[in-house]
Amino acid sequence: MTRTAKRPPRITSFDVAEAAGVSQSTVSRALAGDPSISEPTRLRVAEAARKLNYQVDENAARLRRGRTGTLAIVLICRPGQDRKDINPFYYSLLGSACAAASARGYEVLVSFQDGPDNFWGHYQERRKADGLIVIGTTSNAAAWDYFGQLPEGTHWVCWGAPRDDFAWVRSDNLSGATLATRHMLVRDYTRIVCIGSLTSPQRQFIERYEGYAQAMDNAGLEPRLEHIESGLPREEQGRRAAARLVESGAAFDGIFAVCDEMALGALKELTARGVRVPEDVGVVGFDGIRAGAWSSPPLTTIEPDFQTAGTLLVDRLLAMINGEEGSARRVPVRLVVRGSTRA
Amino acid sequence: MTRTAKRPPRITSFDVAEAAGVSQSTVSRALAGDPSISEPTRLRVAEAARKLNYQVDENAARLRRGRTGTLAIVLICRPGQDRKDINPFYYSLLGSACAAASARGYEVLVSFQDGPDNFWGHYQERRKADGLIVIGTTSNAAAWDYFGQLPEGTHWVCWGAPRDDFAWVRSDNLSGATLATRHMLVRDYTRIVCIGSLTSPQRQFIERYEGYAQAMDNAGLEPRLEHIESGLPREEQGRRAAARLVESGAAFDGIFAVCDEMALGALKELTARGVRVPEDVGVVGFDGIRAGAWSSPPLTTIEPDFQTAGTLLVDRLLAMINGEEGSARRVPVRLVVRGSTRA
DNA sequence: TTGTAAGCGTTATCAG
DNA sequence: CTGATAACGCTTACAA
Repeated sequence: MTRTAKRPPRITSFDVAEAAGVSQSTVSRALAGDPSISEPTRLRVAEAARKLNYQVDENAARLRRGRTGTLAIVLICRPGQDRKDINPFYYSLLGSACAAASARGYEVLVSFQDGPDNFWGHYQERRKADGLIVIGTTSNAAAWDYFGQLPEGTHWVCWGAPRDDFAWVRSDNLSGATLATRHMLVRDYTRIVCIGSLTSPQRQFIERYEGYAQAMDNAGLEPRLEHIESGLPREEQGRRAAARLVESGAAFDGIFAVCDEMALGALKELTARGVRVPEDVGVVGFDGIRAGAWSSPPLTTIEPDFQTAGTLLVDRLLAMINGEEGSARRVPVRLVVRGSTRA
Repeated sequence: MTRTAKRPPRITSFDVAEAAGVSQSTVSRALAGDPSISEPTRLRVAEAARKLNYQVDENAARLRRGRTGTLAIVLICRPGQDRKDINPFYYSLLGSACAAASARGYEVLVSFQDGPDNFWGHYQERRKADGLIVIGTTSNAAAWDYFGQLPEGTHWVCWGAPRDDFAWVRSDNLSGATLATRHMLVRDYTRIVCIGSLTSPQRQFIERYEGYAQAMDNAGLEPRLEHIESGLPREEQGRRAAARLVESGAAFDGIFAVCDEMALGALKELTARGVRVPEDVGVVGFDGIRAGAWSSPPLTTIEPDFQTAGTLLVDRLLAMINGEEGSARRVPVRLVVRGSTRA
């Protein structure tokens, strides 16, 4: 029997006012912590509210205030992608951004978007949120185009966009890649190849290659790029690049892959071909995904500080909402040494 | 200079009414698809709305309607746990539930909660959401107590609770465990041990042990449980259980672990001790976490259908909200054969 | 088929 | 320090 559940009679600030023997507006002020309310009154109101189990209706409050106290987070996926196959990196980012928003007193609205019938960014116009954090795969060009064309006045920041003219936050890729490369150099790997791309829409990949190249230059060594084939899963790109590297017969003893999934693919391929890691070849990735801890050998990698990442995204957005200047947009990274480079 | 951004003048349904030459209520009805509105009028209104770039203010609408069209999802973490260390299983569940809610036309509010200063479930009283999905670690007893004590009338469903008297949805653990065990039996593993627990608050673990035990019984074999030590990370529990198993000297050729992280720990320990997987010993886990695909060898496992999981959670909650009977609460599972069992 | 008007439950302004 | 009173922008009886 489908019957609309009868709505329980709602307790309003009026009820609390009556119970506390004050006016309704006093209740509102007392509960909001308005300093003009005297301590005894505040206590009386608080007590009455507690007794009646009163809670403010946020919709009414937001309607009146004009602000929502809510941020929206949109996670862009590959079209048709199952939610379980989303790169855990983005989930970590999502979690950290949620935490940061909560810490700032904001509620968070989350949505996963992957195609034109899904794209939706009018959170502000509908008064659902005060601003928007867009994170996710660079590869979904249509999604980034969509968000780039939102009406002027839309407050939004992003992570992962293929363009630089949005308000972005990203890892300190240059330092990270340099760190990774130096780590290998110090461990006596000298013929280090970078698996990556200079033509990918992923700005990050380019920045990481540059960090690698700088570190090599500084050591008086020749940087070398093994280009990935586009349109394949990251793992497969890494695997094939490693295969080509081995087959080319060129001497190499180190691989710096511009992301962990490529590094894991390369690792598998090397092992399958009898190349010993870390003895014959060292491998370092970038991103710090969890799966790297489970590979064999576990993957040495560069990991961004996720907590800072979430905080920067949220703070940058809030600054934009309040018409202030945004500050830092680079997330610090650290080297996580595991088994794929020798001690 | 921190200046409150001047709010742009809002376009209301009144403006649209004026532009279309109709009354405000007609605009509301036309845009809401009320069948009593004539086609020409609807078109005129739609056109005016489009031109003015009008979007309804959801707060006003919700205030009037009394419903929010929003569901809250709370992800319970271990106290102090970094968001990047959350079991990806829960992230997958979160993603799937979000997708299901969207498909039903609901917006989703997400929050991560891990301790008493964080716990908050009064979404309905504050009119922030119509109901609540609580998912996450069984181990945070305080959290489950908190949600169990929410006021009557709170609509909520959960995944992971240590108790059976909540409205829950979970994997078909019995079938899954049976499936896993049969898979090993068919591959000529006969001395199969279960790594798990009968005393853990995790109901799931008990159900999985039972599925395993039934399959063994049916094959005329003796089930055997290697009990995990409580209070340790799952991986460590698996590792130690495997170590004890080897050291005990008892003959065994198969391990069914009640979750993937234990299975991965066991896998590492076996390999480290020179036990060959899958030749000497087969290993099967449960949950289908991504990292299982990267271990060496990759882990054979039982994976729940995440999409169905999300749908069941959402549908059960919506049924509760509408005062209907809930239906299915068991999520079907499938066997994913990878390298940790022989062909 | 459309218009009129009454709220929904707050917060903010303005007196006192 | 506190109390009236007007919005906030929509949906939905009730009338026409």
